[in-house]
Amino acid sequence: MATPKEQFEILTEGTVEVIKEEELEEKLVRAEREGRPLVVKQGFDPSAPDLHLGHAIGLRKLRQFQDLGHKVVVIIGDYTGMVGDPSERSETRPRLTHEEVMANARTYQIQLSKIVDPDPAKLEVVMNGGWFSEMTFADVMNLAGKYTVARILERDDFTNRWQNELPISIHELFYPLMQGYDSVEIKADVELGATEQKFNCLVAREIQKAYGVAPEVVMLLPVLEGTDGVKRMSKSTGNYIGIDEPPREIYGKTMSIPDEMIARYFELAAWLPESEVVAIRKELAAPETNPRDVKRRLARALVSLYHDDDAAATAEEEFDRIFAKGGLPDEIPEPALTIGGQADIASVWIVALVKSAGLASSNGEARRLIKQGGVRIDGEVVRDADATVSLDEPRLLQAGKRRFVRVLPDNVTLGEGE
RNA sequence: GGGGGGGUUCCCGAGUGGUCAAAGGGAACAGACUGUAAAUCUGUCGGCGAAGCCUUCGGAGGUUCGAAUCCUCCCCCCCCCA
Repeated sequence: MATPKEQFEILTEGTVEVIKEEELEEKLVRAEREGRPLVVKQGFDPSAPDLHLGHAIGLRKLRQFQDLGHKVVVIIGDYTGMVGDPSERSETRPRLTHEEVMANARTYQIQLSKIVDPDPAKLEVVMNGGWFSEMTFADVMNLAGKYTVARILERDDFTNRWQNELPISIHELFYPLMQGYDSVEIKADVELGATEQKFNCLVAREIQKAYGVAPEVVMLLPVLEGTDGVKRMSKSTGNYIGIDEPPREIYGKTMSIPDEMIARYFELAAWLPESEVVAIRKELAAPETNPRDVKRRLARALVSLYHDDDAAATAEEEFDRIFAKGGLPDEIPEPALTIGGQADIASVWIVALVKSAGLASSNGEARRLIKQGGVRIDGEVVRDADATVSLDEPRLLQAGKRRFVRVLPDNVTLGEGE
């Protein structure tokens, strides 16, 4: 069993900020003395069931807590989700049904167990509707009375929106309070969050104190940029690599990150020790280094992390085949197609085919794709948008470099015109 | 309650009677190149079998030969004053 001192070293490694370090040390000492594990809190949005590499940073830290004997409580914010984190500043979210939330919670549990120890003694997954749905209006007023408007508006999202004359709804002001109240309910000793959660977590400390609960230690973790290398990784931006994705997706998406992000991904996504990250930075800086090779190592490492080494090797091989040599992927979809407005399977209009195969959303788009030389049939570029294709025999349809569809005669139905 | 500023295409944003399917940027897609699905460059980027036509600028009406642009009513957002 690691001593409190050793635990402190392990747990604070890789964090951006710990508020406050002394409190963490004290809590670790007390936990050992009393033989009581610390309660470590991590919240999740109920609406986005795909966990990605950005989440994984926190999950790994949770795992470290678990391995040191502490208990993790994951909170699915079904009630806070009704509000929406003001930092997202997104449109009013569609409210999820209870069934959807439950289904998402299950998905979370499955994905979590890729990194976190699912042992019920070490992991508890709860929904905050459990307590919020029981509250009366008087309870809500009581909570609202624990904090002031001026302090809530300190938050820079609110400040920015105020300055930019963007709307702030009253219920959004409740978001930090609700998140804080979660910490009261579960008596959190520690809360993990990305740096952007600093404000919310600090409010949680105040709310806990107001309810007579010892304030939690806040551990802030770095935010990982998405595959675009600019915005933080998130599902809504579409720049994410999911921890549950197939090997070829993880590999390919990794290869699409900007070169400047390579070292950062080694650090935050592949969790290399600092010394090795330094070495990689040095390697990348050397003029004789081809960044692609380093990126390949990164992609392989990430696939190995979430699958295994064999999968990584296979993914790399397939990637090389498709992109370096213009070859074919291992699996090509063979969808059933209904092509409208065509009379004869022996001469199907190419534009209609591309559209019905789902490679373009309109005839116009299909036409453009063809004119730009992005469409191939059996490997041959088709440039004539008026061309027809015989579908009597299997055809390999390709749009761009990476989208393939195999068209089988038996799968083709000639439908009515549109 | 009073005064003022806004709502434009996937997003941000320009556009104040015809030359507007609507500048510019971003995203996305394609091509070239490459060292890769990086970077860079070029092109495309509402719909229609493409001819011209149809639909689109918060909503509904109206003026006009012609409306994103003008008028009326309505909805929504923001600021200032109370």
